[in-house]
Amino acid sequence: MLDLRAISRDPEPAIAALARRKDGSDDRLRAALAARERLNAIRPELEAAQAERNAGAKAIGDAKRTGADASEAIAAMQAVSARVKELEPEKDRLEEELNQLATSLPNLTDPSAADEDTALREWGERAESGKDHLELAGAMIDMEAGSKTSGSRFAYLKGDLVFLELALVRWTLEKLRGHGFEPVIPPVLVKEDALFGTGFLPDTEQQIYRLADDPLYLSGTSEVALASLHAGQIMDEVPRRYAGFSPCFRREAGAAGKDTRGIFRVHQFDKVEMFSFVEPQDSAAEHDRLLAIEEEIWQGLQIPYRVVNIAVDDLGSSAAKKYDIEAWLPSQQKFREVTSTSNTTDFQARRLDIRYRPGGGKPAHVHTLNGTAVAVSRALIALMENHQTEDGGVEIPQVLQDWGAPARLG
RNA sequence: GGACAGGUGGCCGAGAGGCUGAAGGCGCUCGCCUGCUAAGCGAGUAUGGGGUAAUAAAGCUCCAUCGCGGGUUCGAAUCCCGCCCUGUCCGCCA
Repeated sequence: MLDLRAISRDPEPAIAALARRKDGSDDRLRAALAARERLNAIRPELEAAQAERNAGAKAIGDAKRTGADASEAIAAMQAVSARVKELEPEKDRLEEELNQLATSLPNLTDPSAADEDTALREWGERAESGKDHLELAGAMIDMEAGSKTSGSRFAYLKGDLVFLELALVRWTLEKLRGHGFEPVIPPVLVKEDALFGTGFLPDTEQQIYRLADDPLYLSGTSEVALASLHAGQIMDEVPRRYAGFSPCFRREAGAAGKDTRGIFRVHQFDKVEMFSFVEPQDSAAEHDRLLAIEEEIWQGLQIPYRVVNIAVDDLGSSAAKKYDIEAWLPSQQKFREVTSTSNTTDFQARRLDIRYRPGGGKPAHVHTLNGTAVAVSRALIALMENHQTEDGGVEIPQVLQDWGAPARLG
């Protein structure tokens, strides 16, 4: 949610920030500002009528208490009251119109968000070729059984791969706890409010699974539940950081035929997600911090990657700026997205009404940020492909063995 | 799934048609006071929006807000209807 009141004082920079998205949201902002003006224009008449009604009702009350006859005053007030009931629906209608426009607006883009996807740096040494993850995993990934049970883009993970996942998750959570993130296993089924509050609705409706008999959705990321953790609150402790571990569900509508091999793009995967609530002036630094932790994780796993400043027209509706980490996949000879971290500034905090007291003073909205620590299926792919051996096995990094991973796959 | 009990300010909690934007307490802020701390005393302290002001603040003023939406009424935290949520117990269940 944007702060239209603040924007109306100086609309042009905000309009320009939205125009960079090239999605027509700048025009919708103009329309929203116009609707706001119309609403403010009818306000004086309604409020004058309400004031008259309130004063009249008070006088009637006083009269009755002293035993005076108030029947004339009551009759006079009926007309005033009727006028109020005429104007109120008009105001409601304008408010609804404004609300509709306002909730359709995405976050303002950050000036430092890139115009085009821009690789900022690269780490590690790319392997020139290699088998792909399905070949390396062999029977440990069963796509056929997955599709039999659940359809395309579902898999069974088996055997050592299971312990590799659990070690990966545990190692990550321990690392994050060391960075001040409280581990959380959040609800996965969430209400519409939670999705709206995080900006996934109405923006990405076609990506989200919905239950038939209950007003609940399957989250595509624990970001939804983590952001909602402090909804409606005035937080007394900021910054606050959480590491959520949960399965994630995505319909992948519109991705037909894309990444159909293996577990790169599946409907269900597990993920460790970082989420931060911070003071507004700290959010840019926090964003860098989340990115640094992501890099620390991939370096710890010894996987070559690059960091990309994502193009503004590719940002989700809640993000002002986003960095992805793309891991090198030898089988594809490409960098592929494995993490994503966004600064959503006060966009989610406004929708979810999450505030703090700056310097103990009046409540103000916090800034929120999210970042992938480890999306397990893609991390497994990167691990297998980058640590494969001549004989078709996979050597597992020592850091994961310390948390129970096998020394070697295959 | 069933039965009860509830949703009031930052928190707790009273109020049951007009004298209530809301008692009292906690917390917080400022001041006084005790050599420090604690205690004590006094004052202040909900949110959002409009107007006024210089698209600065304070102040003043008006409107709205007691879970949400509707209704009754000159007037609703209070009465009526619908919904949502929370808690407890029972049933079922990993």
